Amino acid sequence: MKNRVLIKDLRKNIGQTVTISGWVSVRRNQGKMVFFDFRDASGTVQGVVLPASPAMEEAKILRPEYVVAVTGEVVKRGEKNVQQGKENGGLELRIEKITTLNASETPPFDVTADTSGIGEETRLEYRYLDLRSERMQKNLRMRSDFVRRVREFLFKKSFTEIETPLLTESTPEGSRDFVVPSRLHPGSFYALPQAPQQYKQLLMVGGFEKYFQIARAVRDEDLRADRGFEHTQVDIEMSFVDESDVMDLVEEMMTETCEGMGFVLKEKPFPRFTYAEAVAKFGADKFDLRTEEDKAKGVLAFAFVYQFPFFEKTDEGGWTFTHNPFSRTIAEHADWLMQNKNIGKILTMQYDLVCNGYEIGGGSVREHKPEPLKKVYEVMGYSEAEIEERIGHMLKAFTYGAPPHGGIALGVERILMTLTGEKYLREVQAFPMTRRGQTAVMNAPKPLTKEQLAELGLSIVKKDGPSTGPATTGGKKS
RNA sequence: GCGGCCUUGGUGUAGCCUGGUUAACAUAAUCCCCUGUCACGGGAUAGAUCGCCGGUUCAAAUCCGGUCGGCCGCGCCA
Repeated sequence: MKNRVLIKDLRKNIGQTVTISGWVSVRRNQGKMVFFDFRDASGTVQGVVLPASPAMEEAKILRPEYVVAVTGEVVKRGEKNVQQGKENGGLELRIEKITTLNASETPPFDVTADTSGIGEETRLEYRYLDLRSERMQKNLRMRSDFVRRVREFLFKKSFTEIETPLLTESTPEGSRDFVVPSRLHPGSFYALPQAPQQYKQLLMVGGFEKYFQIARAVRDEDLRADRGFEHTQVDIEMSFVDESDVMDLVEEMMTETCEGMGFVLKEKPFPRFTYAEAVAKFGADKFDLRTEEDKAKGVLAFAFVYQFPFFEKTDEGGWTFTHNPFSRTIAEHADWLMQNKNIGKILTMQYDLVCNGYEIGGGSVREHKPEPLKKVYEVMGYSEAEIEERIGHMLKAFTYGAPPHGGIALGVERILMTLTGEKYLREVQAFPMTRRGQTAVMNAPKPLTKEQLAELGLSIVKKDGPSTGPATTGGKKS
């Protein structure tokens, strides 16, 4: 479309005959003349088909959401017809020619109105239509803008963006894995990453010093308003840093990014509370520092919480880690770990970033020496053989000159929820899934064919007994 | 795994508690009228056996039981 003019640029073309391309938002049939609102990704404009226009015949066919190329003269509106405060309210397109590029069925809901009142089942079935709505366009464009600014900031700070594998090893002590069967190794499975944690640490061993990735993370745990199977994180790791180095960087990044997007921050530098202080002061490790007035103004209130307890009791009376087994103890408590004493009191160099009541990120300075890391697993009751099986590769890597390192992961959806004011994670994802894990538009998950199962060496075992074929039930809307 | 709420034309709701008429309203849709509309307006038409199964009753959208689906929370989420 070489000659196409974007709707937002039309005011530069007054007096000229131009062609726009986009969708019909509204048709207002006025008898002898017809008005339209046209929409492209850049904006909206009114077009008018006058009685003598050769486009009249085509104009009568057009309906909402038809896709059209429209040629006409951009004219200033008469004073009486100017619409104050409306985009392109001072001009209109005097239509000479309409080419219908594609028709549209009557949409199940009005995409030019606010779709938040439409049932979510319908919105997700027709997500491609919901995405045309102003709110979804705004949310996803803001998301893109945020990620772009983060990337630019990190590149400016000499970070290297590196992708880590999607098909990787299961980590039984974390959350439940999504698992992928291996065709070449029947009976064996890859797991999708819950986080790039181990790979990014290995990148530090690999000498990159400053890594980041806009990384997808996948966890098979029940969904919530602010939690889905998949989410995206800004994943960062740095060598030769301590806690404050990472917090300083994140603070600078979030300040520059959010202020660049026009947001106002409540407090700079971000207040920092130890976990003990936060619990004493707020009764929780995440909290909302905004006043009602701040909330009304859309102010962002960031804070850090640091020095979390390393371990907590399990139901069985043993110990497990509170946040991350790869974290390092604070210097004063290193001996306690090695001597296996005061376990419940050991603090770790773990920090969370909190904003407007959400925990939007967490990280730590990692243990970069094999002995203390191994000790963490011993405290948690793992045998020598189990430790070797689970993290033997990390212990081995750390024997080859692993630098001290630390990092953080920030939840992109959580951040966008605070930026947009949306209450649901799904509103800042293009194609979210339902609470029970049914994908938008498409019908995943679905049974595999017998042939697919056979190739993978799989058979379906139901709770009441084995079965040879794929399940025949399941799958929504079909 | 547990608890709560919800399901009525394409869409969003009312009606349900207190069983009984032609299931109402808005909007979208179709057709007609309209030369300045911009949430255009006016008129006409069409569209739901009330998620599904069963029970109670002379009679069920309405009461009862079950179930599918959706949402919210708890558990879970290093």
